[in-house]
Amino acid sequence: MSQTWRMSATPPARLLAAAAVDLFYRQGATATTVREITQACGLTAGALYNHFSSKEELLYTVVRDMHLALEREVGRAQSAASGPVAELVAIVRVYVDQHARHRKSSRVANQEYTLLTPERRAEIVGIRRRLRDRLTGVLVAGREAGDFDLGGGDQGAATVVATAVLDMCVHVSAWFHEGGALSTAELQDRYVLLALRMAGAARAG
Amino acid sequence: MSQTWRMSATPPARLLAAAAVDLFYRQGATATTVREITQACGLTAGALYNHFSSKEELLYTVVRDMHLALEREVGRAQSAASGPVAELVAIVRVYVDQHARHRKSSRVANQEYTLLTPERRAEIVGIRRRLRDRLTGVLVAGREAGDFDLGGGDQGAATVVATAVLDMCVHVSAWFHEGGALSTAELQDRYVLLALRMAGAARAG
DNA sequence: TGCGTAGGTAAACAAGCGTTCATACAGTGG
DNA sequence: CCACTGTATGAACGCTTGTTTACCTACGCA
Repeated sequence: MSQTWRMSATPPARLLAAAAVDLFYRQGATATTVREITQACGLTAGALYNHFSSKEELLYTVVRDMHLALEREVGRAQSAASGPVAELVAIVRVYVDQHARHRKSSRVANQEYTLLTPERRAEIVGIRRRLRDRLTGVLVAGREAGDFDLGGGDQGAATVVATAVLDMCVHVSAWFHEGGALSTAELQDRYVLLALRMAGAARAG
Repeated sequence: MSQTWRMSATPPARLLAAAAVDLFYRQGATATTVREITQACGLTAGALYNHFSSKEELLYTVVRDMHLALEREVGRAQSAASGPVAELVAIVRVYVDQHARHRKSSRVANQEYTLLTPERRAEIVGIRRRLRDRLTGVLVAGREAGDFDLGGGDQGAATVVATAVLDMCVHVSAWFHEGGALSTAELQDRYVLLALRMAGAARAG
């Protein structure tokens, strides 16, 4: 029922991808063998190649789907918000939510995308850059509207704040786990407060 | 002349470790072969085993040395500071400095330590937890002294802020590179401001 | 002079890797 | 009933992996 996988993916492909995420998360993609992935689905090694042309394409699928899902949710949330402050809040909420709820695939996506083919890696890097630029734009707009104080009037100041905010949110996938001291909703609230403060928002404590 | 390697390490071992850092940084530790590491030093594969008992021990050396160096520098800086606000500033300065100046070994240390033997990984995790707890302690002390507002009076609030601050600092090693738009010193200043704001420091903009 | 040691080599090792291939089988539409 | 499609098999492939081994060489020191 996860929105992480595209509709077009065939059921066995989804199972394989899910098993791969779990193993990639625990051991890293390079250290995980095709035999381990297929065995986790009760299959033999060759079966993987009915659904993916290579192990690298399987990693690509996992990584790309997560990035596209994140981009989609961010776009949706940002459209529904009005004004830079609300947009910043919306973006942080989505980031925390995605990285807490889909913690394994998020971590794999963020940690292993560097292993992809140059072309595929470039595609992922493009998505990541678009996502960061989106937040940078929000921060700049907010500064011009008098909502934010970014500690400097240049483009660089906005980029630094955007990078720091996103790094902090992305890393949630590295340590969060449900059933811990904090619920996802509480984490969202706390991180929204931190982000508002980082942006120098007037109404932030 | 890097303080990253212990004095006790023999010269060829240092060369091998330096080559390993570079390759681990670019490809990941698992994807890097012993032959690549030794070849980068003009040696053949077998030579590595005169200096390290295994490839994993080489990774361990690199990862541990970086963590110990960080812990040493943080301890030094914190001792030289007086009061929670100054200590927070000092810790952030050290973190940014280390992760910007030793960007490759820092990234390897943070990204690949999970591949170590359970016992060795536990040792590294211990260092990381001590480092985080140190910052948490500073935040709690500052709150009690009325210097910080952490958005909550419980221990959890301090831990969340500490985690977020360190995540943001650690990730500097993922994107920073000298000769970019920002110098290390400027980055330190900007991140100090962000950290102070996150902690709700009175004097932060 | 000769010996011990540090540090190197080339070659081999077993194991495991990602991937391919010929084959088989189960369901589905004409 | 047949052919087709989708999917899985198990054996094989060629190659690479981390590591070990036996041997070589050069240097510091009694």
